Amino acid sequence: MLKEERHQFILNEVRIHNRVLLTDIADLLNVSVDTVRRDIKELHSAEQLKKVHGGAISLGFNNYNPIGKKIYSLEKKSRIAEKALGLIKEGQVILLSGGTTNLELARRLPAKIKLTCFTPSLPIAVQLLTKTNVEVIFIGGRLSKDSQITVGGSAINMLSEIKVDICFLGTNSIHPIEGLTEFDWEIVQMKKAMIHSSRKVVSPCISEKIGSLQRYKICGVEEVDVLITELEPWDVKLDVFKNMNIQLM
Amino acid sequence: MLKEERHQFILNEVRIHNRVLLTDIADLLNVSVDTVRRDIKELHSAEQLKKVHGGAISLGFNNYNPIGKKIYSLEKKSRIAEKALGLIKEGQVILLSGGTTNLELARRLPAKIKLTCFTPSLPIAVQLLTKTNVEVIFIGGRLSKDSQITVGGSAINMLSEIKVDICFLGTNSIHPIEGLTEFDWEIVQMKKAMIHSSRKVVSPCISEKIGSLQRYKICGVEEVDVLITELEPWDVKLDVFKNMNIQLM
DNA sequence: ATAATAATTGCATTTTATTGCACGATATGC
DNA sequence: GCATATCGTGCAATAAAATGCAATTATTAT
Repeated sequence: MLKEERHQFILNEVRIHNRVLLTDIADLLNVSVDTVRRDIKELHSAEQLKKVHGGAISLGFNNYNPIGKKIYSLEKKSRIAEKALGLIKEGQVILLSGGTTNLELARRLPAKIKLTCFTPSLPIAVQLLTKTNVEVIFIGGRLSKDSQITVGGSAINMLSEIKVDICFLGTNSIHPIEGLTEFDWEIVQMKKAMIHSSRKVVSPCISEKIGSLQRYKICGVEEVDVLITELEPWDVKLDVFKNMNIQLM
Repeated sequence: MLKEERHQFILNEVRIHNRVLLTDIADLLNVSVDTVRRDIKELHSAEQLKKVHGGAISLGFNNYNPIGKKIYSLEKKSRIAEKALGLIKEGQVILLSGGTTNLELARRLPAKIKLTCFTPSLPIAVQLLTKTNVEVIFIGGRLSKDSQITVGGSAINMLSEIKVDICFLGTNSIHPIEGLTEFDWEIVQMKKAMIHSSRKVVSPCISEKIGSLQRYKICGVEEVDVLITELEPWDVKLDVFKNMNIQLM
């Protein structure tokens, strides 16, 4: 059995069960626990899951407590969130997609700021409950348990009825030629609808995700008005975007 | 069981009940109190909860409730939730309004049961994320920060498009003559819409609330099909309902 | 094709982490 | 103050992690 197959298998198990035990995987795949341990170690470094004593758990496992959600690459995401904050002005209407970077952004919103904020993300909505002057409007729909956002026709329908000033579009993969791509088809549909409902699209994106590709396309790079990364402006990774009509932060 | 799972479980309990007892957690998880104590110690250092003598409490929320009263009320609500569970059958479509009793109900749904569940309540949606076979459909709308449910035209509109088998209508006040009443006008509108979208209306209600009155009327007692309280069937408090067309549990 | 090199895997050993229990100290409720 | 419950600490048993090593399997170069 190929290592890659095992990795996929493990990730799949984690996706389904939110957790796996080393010994279970070793049994199921007929390999030693050491091998599985090494696999999980690698997937942990790749931030595909979280290694814990005895097994691994899904990164999005905090189904239980979105408020206390642990965030990976927190440093980078915090920097991005700080930058993104600068784009928000008192009284605006914004739209926050899901994702931990946007969760960080929500957490950092000044306590006194007056905003209207649409979101389909459960953790973000919970976070925003603490901001007394932010009017939160939740996009209804079927809850996707993986991503903890609502999806489906009802949600897209609700999105079609709004027009916001800025959309902060959490981004899994951004590629200079292929644009934004996503693993989950339903989320693709949601993100397309969000872009359509927004006057300005801002994409907060940690640098690891630049250049990567997923299965489905959301939109081209030209649809994004602002790209926020944790990098310094002169970083070579950003060169590919420099002659495009996109603002870099 | 993985340590991380215990931690999530404990945080979940804290999030829902605002407080937990070491001994309860130890019982529920079948581990020693020492282990739970250590878990809580770690979560305390991580500032995810506050460790107190005998257990732990939530960091941010309303800890103003006297501890003794809280658990008392919780026990009643748990009893009610247990009774309510009996009404739910595999494959049904249900609607859960907000409120802590319904949250208890959501928490107790069997892990394997297959259901479709509509709700406008943020805490309930979060809770239901853990039930893998429950399809959760969130009623979108403006989030009321007090009640943590969505309200307003958009939510009522979404409710108008559905018809569910059973609605569990968390009830603040039930009066034999005046019917169900509520303090908050927006919630009244939501509850009216929920009743309208349901074939059967079940009202879980702790006995303190029987006979009390609030500002606005939701509906008459005749609109409620089942009233669930923590009381025994022969309790005198229930007499007023006995010649009405309402099932008592 | 074949040899050299690198990667992968399983096993043995050592190190570390987790867990439950015992015991004395401390806090709580009456 | 007394009885009870909870806390903190140390300890031992167990489980899992890390490490080194040898055998096997892939990959590459010639």
